Amino acid sequence: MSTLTDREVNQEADVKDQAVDYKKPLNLPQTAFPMQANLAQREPQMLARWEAEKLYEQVQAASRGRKLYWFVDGPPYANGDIHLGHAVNKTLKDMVVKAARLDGHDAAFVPGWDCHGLPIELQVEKKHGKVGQKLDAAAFRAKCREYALQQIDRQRQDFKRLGVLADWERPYLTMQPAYEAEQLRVLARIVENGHVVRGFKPVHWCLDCGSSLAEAEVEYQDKQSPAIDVSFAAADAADLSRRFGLGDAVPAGLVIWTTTPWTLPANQAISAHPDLDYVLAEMGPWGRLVLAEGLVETAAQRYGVSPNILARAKGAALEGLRARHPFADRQVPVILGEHVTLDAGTGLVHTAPAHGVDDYVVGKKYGLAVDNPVGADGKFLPGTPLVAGLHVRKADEVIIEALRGSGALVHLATITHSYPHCWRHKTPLIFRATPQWFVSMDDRGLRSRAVDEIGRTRWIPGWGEERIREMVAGRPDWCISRQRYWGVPLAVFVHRQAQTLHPQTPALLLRVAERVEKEGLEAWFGSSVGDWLGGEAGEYDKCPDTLDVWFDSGSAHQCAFVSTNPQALDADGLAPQADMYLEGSDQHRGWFMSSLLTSVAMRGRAPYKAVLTHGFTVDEQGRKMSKSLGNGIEPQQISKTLGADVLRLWVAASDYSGEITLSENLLKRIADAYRRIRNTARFLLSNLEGFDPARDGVPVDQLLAIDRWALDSARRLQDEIGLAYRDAQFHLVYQKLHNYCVVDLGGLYLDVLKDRLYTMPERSPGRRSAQTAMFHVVEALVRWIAPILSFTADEIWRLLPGERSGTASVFAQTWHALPQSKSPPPIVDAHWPQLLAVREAVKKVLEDLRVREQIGSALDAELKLYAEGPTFDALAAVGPELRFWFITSEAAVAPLSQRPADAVEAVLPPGGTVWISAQATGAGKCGRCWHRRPDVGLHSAHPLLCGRCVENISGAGERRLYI
RNA sequence: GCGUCGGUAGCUCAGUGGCAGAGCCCUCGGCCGAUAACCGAGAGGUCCUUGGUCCGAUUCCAAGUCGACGCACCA
Repeated sequence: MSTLTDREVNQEADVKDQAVDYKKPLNLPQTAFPMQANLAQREPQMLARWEAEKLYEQVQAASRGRKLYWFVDGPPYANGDIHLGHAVNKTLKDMVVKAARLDGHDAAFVPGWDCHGLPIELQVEKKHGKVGQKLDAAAFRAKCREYALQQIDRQRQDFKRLGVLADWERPYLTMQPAYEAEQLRVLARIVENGHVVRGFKPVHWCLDCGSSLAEAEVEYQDKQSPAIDVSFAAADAADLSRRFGLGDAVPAGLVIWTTTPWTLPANQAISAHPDLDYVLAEMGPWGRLVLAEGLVETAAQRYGVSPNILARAKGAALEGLRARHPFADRQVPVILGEHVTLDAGTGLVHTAPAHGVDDYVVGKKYGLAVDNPVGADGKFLPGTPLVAGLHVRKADEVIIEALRGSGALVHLATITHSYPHCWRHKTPLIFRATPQWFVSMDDRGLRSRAVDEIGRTRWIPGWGEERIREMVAGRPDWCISRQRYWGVPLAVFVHRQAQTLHPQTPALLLRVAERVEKEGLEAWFGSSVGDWLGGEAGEYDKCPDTLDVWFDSGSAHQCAFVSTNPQALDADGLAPQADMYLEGSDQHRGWFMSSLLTSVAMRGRAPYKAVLTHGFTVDEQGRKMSKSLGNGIEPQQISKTLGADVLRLWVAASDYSGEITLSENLLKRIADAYRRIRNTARFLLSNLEGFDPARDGVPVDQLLAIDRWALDSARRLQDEIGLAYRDAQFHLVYQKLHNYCVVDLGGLYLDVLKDRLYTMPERSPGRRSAQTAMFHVVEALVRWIAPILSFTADEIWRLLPGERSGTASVFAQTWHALPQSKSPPPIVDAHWPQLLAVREAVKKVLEDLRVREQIGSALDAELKLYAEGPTFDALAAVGPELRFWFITSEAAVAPLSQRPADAVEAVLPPGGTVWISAQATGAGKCGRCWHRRPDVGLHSAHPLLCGRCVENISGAGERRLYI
């Protein structure tokens, strides 16, 4: 027989002890808080409860009187179910608002919906037909309203399910009469401030919408277009030659290049750059052509000829030269413009003021006609040469053929370039000059004022500032009129002859607002000019347009506040500046800009103090989530399986400043992290069963050293978490929180605490000390997680011990005041880094013993530590309680001089060195606390217990000071 | 084409002009009084690439590259 190893001996002893049940007198954890979260099932129940107890109202009532935090919810468009992007956005907002409450603010969350506009019209058209077919405009609008309401209900359900705590029963809707009316009042202020002007200029026009589009509704996509070089014959060959310094008068053509042949009917001029050099060149079969010198070579290559340059002239010298339009019966002048470049083409630019902004601008300078031959239906007007009655999309072909026939077509190619498209229809837009109403960027200094305000706003991340500043600096006037039905009317009267606004427009708008607020939009649409203007009616027309929907949502800073908080307006009837706007980064040119412009135009100030943006969701390969790729993960699906809290934790854990990655894999990881946090809370709760903080709480000065240390580190963490929340850096909150649960609590504090909690008498100061600290930790922790893990926080909150008012929700709380002692700690703060470092070193040595099968549990081991200096001092300070720190059965420290040769040396990161001697102990195992102690068996009444347990069971109880 | 931001372990993210960090994941082990839990150990990195400044660069600078986004082009 071989001798038994220490371990085998120990195991035999274990078997004997199992005969007696020592669990009873132990204080084992107990709680109603389940380990299994079952979020998918339980969250809906909790939601029902929140709704029944009117949680939002409760929280707001509890916050009343605190400093106001005014958050403006960017309204999602009321069409379609919410997708992951919506979920991320709304959840981030919820976290911001909840965190603001923790900081002691009265933070309202009034959700909003954007209800007017084309997409809803299109849906209704699909179902009920176009206006004028089966139903009139008023009935059409009623259907739109109905449709929007249905969509809102669906979206609202999904948002609620995410645990977003908001005033869901009283949202702001841009189609509420109160909102619509206030929007008209906003318009009145903007008109009053002189920003609204009429213009007849090219705007983005969608042939499918039959309407102008805002900048934000335009997206650029690649498109194939015919690229043609067209020769315009010089009307006076002698004049041309003279300008090039030549004597003869040979026919010549001026070559332009364009990718939109259909705009040629509107051609009014050829633009040249005044400072560029132009040449008159012999170009093979094409004869003499004029084009920019810098492009002669590439053009000649394109035409397959070798050029023979005859003469040169500056662009400026060509001004006023006349050329014959290739198919219309008119001559057009050469004009000068800075917009001409050598990037492509010929350096001579076909100029159609009705179809291009540059063209319009330069044309204005030369007094060219803004002659728009394209009707609202996309067909050329009668009388247009060559293409009258033809649709724009079919015109290219006809025109090219005609050019070819007349010999004006020098070259034809197909190019792929990026081209503006309608973001709804995904079809190519055209530029079309129509009479429209604009918010002028410069007439009254709106642009410069807006740029100033950008500088006064906090942009998170910071690069957003540069982005929006450039956009505002470069954007054209804002076209606010739309030729649609479903929208807030541009409720103004226009003078028939002068085409100017009625001089009383602001006052009239207020009157319209009054009526709209009471009777709805039909009060305007159903009215006649005479109803408003009486005797003047004959001189004015009612503007039939609606307002750009971006004007609707852009007015939310005022309208949302008014429709929910009318009593809190200032003396001028103005809403306070919002503390934050929070949307996806695409809104720089969308809502952030439209809000800025309306706010500055009406009151000279930005609508927000801070603007936070987040990126878009992508899959594991970094591809944008989209329906067409089929790589999307629906938030509804996640709620139904893993639970909304897991989704929320994912949102929190992601650094949203860039793209936000989601995959099944990732969710699994997050679910693991969730469980870890949940179990940590569970352990805390389960050891607080029966603990009444008022009765059992230990004053902070009397807490054991490690408990005071635990409170100190919790406070440090709380400071960090508070900072991270204030910066909306939720991913840092998550990391710190998770790390804390894993490392500080699970890996150290709670592990060490078990002995004291389980084995000391239930009401002993030592156990109560631990519970006091744990109580404060969980009180703090439940608040830390509340903005993120809202369901779980509420669940914990309801199980926390101690008296708390039955109505006060965790969401109405501010940070927990972690008690701080004024008396010096039992172990000086400087000792902890040493103790922690030694503990790490000891773990490695114990693992070594474990691998060699000397021990299993750390309680099978005994330690002897050798050190000097601060390391020795730290260890000696804990003295006889060291074994509880290391969770070994015995641990002692001795001066370095006594160190045996076989002790393991460990250099400590904070400085100092410790030598560790560890071995399996031969002592018997106490049946109760499982420590192996030489005094097990010495007590006749309790032969299986160690002295400490005997003391704890039948004596006064052991005393602990440190661990 | 221009601009902005970013590239650190398989993943999510910290961090720093001076030996590269955490957690998760993974592997191995322990415990069996947090048990569909808990504890420990280990493996895992050219800190995107190339130059430059510096005693020393993952960090600062420049160029490049990849990715995201924005702007422009769109005549």
